[in-house]
Amino acid sequence: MNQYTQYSKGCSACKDKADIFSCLCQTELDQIDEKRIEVHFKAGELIFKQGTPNMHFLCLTQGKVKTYIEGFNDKNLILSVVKPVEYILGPGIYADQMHHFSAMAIEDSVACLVDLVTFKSLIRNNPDFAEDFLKKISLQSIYNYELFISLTQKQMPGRIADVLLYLKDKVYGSNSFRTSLSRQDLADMSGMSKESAIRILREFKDEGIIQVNGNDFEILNTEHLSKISQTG
Amino acid sequence: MNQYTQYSKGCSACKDKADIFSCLCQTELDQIDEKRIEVHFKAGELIFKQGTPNMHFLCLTQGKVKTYIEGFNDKNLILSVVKPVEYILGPGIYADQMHHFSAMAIEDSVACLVDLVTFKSLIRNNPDFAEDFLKKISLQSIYNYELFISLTQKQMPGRIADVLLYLKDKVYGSNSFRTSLSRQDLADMSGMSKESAIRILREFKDEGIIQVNGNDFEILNTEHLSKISQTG
DNA sequence: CAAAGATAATGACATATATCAATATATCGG
DNA sequence: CCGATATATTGATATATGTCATTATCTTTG
Repeated sequence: MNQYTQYSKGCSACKDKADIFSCLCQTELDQIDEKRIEVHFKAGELIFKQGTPNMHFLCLTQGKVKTYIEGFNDKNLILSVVKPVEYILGPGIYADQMHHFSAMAIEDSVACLVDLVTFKSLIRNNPDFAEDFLKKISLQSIYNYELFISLTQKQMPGRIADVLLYLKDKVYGSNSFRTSLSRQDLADMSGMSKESAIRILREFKDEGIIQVNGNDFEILNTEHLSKISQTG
Repeated sequence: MNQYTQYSKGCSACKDKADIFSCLCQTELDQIDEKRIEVHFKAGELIFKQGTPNMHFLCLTQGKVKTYIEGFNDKNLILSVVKPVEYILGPGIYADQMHHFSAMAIEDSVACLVDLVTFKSLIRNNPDFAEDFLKKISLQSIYNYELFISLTQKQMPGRIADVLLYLKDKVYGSNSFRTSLSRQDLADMSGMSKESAIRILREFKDEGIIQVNGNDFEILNTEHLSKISQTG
């Protein structure tokens, strides 16, 4: 078993691990498999950049990736942290064929690229797959609304609480985790300066809500954290 | 000609005015027409409310509607101001069948409701319509990203500039307009208190960038406004 | 038309948050 | 293993923005 093991298995292996391809029959999976390009990224490497043409549909099979909007004054807003097996899709696919956010590997990662012509033809020819796709982007859209409220109506403790709960529930699936996200990344997820993010984390630590040691996090009191998220 | 004139014309009339139905053939249009319920709303009336079941696809044929997320402490975040002929669709349609934002008429308005079964069957059976729909929600998603940056990375003058440019370009299509949005609404569009919104508007007026008189607005210096939007 | 209620405008003040500067700690290449 | 470089932490200070109180203006209605 080496890092290329995944390579030989192809799309069928991913189908078993994720529901995103569950609507596709074997012929359709083979069709993707044929066009598929597998790429390895090292931690810190840019996968695609905001403002460049969006020519491929991208599926993450190993590692972790952050997606972020590059805003003003070199400030970024992290939209999501993607884990395997999920696809990373932007709205450009059906609009202007451009990337509207950037994606960067935060761990060593493997992604499969499939050209959009193949992807779009699957959408056109398989209504189940189309509906599944619509559901996926709808869920993402719903999450974006929550993000809107968190970022615009909550104060810093509420925003940091939301970030911690997101990491626990959506990314690492555990109360304790070691993250490869920097403090700057946590700040970019909560729309504040890194100094402020650090201060809030320390407060949470002092209050016994979390345990932090470098990049090791443990959420000790989820209810309290949820309450902070609620009260803003 | 009275307010009900629109009624008798049906969907074909809307097809001429808007591109949203351009992919549908006459049979399909008739199919919608048959299921269509036309409803009149007075200014200030709630069209649908966040947290209630989303059972219909909604198309605005007259008037203006604001869509907004109801957040914490009775604070709202206005997502869009919709004008005819556009549809108002939420991500709930393909996710949990719930409304994730509210919609309220800000002028006397007319909307057509079509049950989701009919709508979804059109999506399934007409790939062109499905692609068109995907394009629509993609464009909305792209706009949401711009909103993210405006709300989280710009200071108040930049945010108010963005609101004014949005009203000019996307809602009223003119440098001068009379709006039915209150100052509170403008504040809810830019994520600030109404007092702050009022103050910034006065500053813009004093600097000769805009002319304001009650609800009558005129943008005198679009370049300056764009520059304020850019510099944050 | 007048009274009542809503909306708008303005000023004084409080505070959440960013910025800047200094120090500490971790990470990495040779 | 060590110096160099990046990242994290902390404190002092500045500032953008919200809140509260007051007055003005508009709108509605009997």
